[in-house]
Amino acid sequence: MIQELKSSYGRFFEEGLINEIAQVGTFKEVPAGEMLIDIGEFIKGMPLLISGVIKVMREDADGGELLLYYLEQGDTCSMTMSCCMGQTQSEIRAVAETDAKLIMIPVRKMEEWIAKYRSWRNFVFESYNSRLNELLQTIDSMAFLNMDERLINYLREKSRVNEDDIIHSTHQEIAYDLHSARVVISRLLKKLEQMGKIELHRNHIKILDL
Amino acid sequence: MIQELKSSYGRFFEEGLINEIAQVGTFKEVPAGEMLIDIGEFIKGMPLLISGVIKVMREDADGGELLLYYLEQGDTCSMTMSCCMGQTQSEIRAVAETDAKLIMIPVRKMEEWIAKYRSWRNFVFESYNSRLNELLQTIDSMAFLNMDERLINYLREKSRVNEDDIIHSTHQEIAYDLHSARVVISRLLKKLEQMGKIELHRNHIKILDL
DNA sequence: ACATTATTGTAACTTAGGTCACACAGAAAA
DNA sequence: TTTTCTGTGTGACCTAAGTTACAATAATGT
Repeated sequence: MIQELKSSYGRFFEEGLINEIAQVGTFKEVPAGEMLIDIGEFIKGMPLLISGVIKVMREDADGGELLLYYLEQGDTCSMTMSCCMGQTQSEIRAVAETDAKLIMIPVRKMEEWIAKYRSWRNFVFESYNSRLNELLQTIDSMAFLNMDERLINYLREKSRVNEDDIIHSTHQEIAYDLHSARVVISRLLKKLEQMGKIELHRNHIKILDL
Repeated sequence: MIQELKSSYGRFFEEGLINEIAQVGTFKEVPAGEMLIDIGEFIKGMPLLISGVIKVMREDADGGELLLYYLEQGDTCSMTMSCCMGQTQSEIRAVAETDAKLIMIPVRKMEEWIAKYRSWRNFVFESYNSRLNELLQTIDSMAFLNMDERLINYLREKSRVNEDDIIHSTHQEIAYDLHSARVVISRLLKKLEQMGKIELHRNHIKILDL
């Protein structure tokens, strides 16, 4: 575990902290598609993402979904942090977008380390900061962009985090993530194809020039 | 300043911290309507709100606005915090909704206190937590609600923070906050009036039963 | 008082996006 | 092969909300 920690977090954390993490953290591997936490559940610990991508979503009362952002290597879930400290339930759902490896930190330690390690403190704040900014981006795109632009951003972002210019999703799945309807997404995708920006296939979309 | 600090923050902070705040903090009074910080500006310090209400907004490239949330007594601006630490620019605009009193804390102290005072640490985290949840609420209402429901929530919230069942706004101002058009807001307000939920007047709206 | 400006009401129209219905194609199963 | 599913394409239609235009009214300034 130590070497994986070092390669992902070595540039942030000092030796002592890395060792502490290795001692109290538990290593976890999750396959793509597995849910890490659901809305309303209580939080077990704080996750440090070693590899893979986690998709963070919001759901409304009627089952409508919306993708908030992706967590990548080096990220942690601030929502989890705030929930931990407040002893409240999760406001979000987290699902493994790809196979992922992560280290779970007990809640107590995370608070202890804030007083003890400057690097941990910075990490936690930077993480909060990133998440706030990602939420702002989500708000921006919903408030200020049309669906076609949101779709383009979605495809770009999904391609980026998965390091793959082929999007392995059905139109229906994309529609869920953007909280839209399949027909709408199909329509807009077709338009993008006609513009030569993408290539449509069954179960996947090839990005040509976005 | 001490007694104002105590009445607003006494329940959170221990004596020592209150005294430190009183020493290094600078008291500031801002009249309703004044802008505290704009998007792109660098942050001077961290604000502790003593009284009044601050409106926090987002703007897009074309000048379109959107109300994110209100800050009330006992709140602070997490965005400011994250900006401070990262030395980056403000992502939001903050405007005094009512006359407001606040105490500005130098950036350095705020970091120092995180290691030193447990109560400060909790305060900072709770604040982050609140702001994250408020952003989630904003996202929810944009993703999952129609304009009429968003308008009702807006009127309720505005009435609540101002402790006044009369909303002193023009339709145009409401339209800006919700990132909509004046005509749309007028239309929906008229509908609410016909349902007996509000009473429309020039320059103000009386809430009857929302 | 009168002129000016800001605010609100309303009608007519456009558009993005959601809904419904159904055809069709490729993959998988029988 | 034939059947069954699942995913995609498309046309017709509906609705919320944005746009344009303009009248009517209330507040403000001179």
